Amino acid sequence: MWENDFYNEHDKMYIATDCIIFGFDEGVLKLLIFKRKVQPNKGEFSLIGSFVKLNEDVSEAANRVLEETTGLKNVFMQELKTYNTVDRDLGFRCISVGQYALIRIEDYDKVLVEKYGAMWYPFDEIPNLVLDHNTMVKDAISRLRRKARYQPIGFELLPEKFTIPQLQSLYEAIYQREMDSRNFRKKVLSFGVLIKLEEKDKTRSKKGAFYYKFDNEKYSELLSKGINFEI
Amino acid sequence: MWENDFYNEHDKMYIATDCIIFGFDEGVLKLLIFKRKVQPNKGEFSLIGSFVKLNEDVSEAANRVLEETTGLKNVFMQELKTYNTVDRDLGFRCISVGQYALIRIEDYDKVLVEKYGAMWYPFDEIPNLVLDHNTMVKDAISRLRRKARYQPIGFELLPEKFTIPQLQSLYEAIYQREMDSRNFRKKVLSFGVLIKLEEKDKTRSKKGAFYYKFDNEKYSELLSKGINFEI
DNA sequence: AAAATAAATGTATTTTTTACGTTAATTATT
DNA sequence: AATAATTAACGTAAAAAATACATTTATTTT
Repeated sequence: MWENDFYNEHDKMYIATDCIIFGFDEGVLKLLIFKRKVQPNKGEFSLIGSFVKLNEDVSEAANRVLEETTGLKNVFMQELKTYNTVDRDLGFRCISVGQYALIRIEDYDKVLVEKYGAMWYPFDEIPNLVLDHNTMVKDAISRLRRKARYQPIGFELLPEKFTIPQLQSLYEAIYQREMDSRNFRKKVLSFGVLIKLEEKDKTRSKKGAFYYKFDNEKYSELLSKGINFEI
Repeated sequence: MWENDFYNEHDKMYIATDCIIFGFDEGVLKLLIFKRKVQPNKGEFSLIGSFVKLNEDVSEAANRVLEETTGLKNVFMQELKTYNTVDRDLGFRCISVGQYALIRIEDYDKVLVEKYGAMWYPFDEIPNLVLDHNTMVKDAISRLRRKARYQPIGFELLPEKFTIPQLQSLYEAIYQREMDSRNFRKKVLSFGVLIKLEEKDKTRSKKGAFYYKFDNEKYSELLSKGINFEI
């Protein structure tokens, strides 16, 4: 090793990762948190996180702990930023890489989450979290909002088949504001990346709304041409 | 310490930071790199970077090494992302936090940079760099471009007093495309964050162009109202 | 005095965004 | 069987923003 006499076994640098997982559930934006069962901060609320092992990438560490803690597998997360100030953790130097995701909350997820002691908490009622985790959540939501403006992120976290009113309600949850249904429909359809299906969703209205699916091929094609998907 | 039997003195996690510093110099966008004088990779080109010490924040580490290597002080950098794959470095586990900045290249900077062995390299002629540093540069420029679209980042890296043609040429360098001078002027003035000065810059035209300065107060005021500064 | 140079300005056209009301398909109710 | 209730689907007009484009102005150099 080279010029690195910085650390010895008593002065180590630790790397952790914390997951800011948003879920969308019947019109409500939720956040995945859990109540710590062990020290430190036993009994307090926390994001789900872990130290990063020497032989794993940061995203691997995050997926490992997510599966251990909630049963959720293969969640695609994006890096948010590092939390690296010298004094952020208690008693030792630890840098945490925040990672966020926005996923569909399916019924089976709810069961798993309950079983493991984690929970989906409505976004606007989030309690105090340990350390700088509330800051992480704040950073993540504003990043998510910005991102949603130039990527059709919304599509990624609805079921395979979804209706336009559903998609709209998702965007309304992300942005926390109401949108005009006529203009919304016009806009999303104008991208040309939605395929209309024959089938209708009759569970939430008498008339029923047509299902659509996302045209991944068309999407990558347009993306490579530098098209913007601002909603 | 808690549940962290991950590392011992033979298996350490190292944290580094690498600086992707863009500079704007007479219409040309440049990148700060240097030729390594020591092993490893002696003689190859590299970004400027350092290990992060236990008692310093990541941005402190970056500013320390920047000053050591170039004489530049107090550069305001933004975090780009981490480079954390298990195999990215040679022989030991090292996560690097990429940080980028866009600064004014002033004449005295050039001298300092030369004296210390670093150099400003035209952005479109960047050579092969060590490790994953070329990837970092690619990531940084695309982040910078995106950022420049919603923040008046351009103002930050011109001299205190600057002319509108200068500002335009900066944006043209960032985006690598020409813009219409009439529309550009209209747009930037419409934000209402530029203060016109009496004085003119006569160094680059016979007629001379009026200097402007940036109205920081007005800017923060508008920013807090959620105004967008898309150029 | 004339030529040269880049700065400054305005307007018409196109495109995008916003605002807003009506009809359509279906189920539930009588 | 008819009616009421409910949300989906659709189109157009107005306003705002972006784009395209040509001339005049201030100054220095010749």
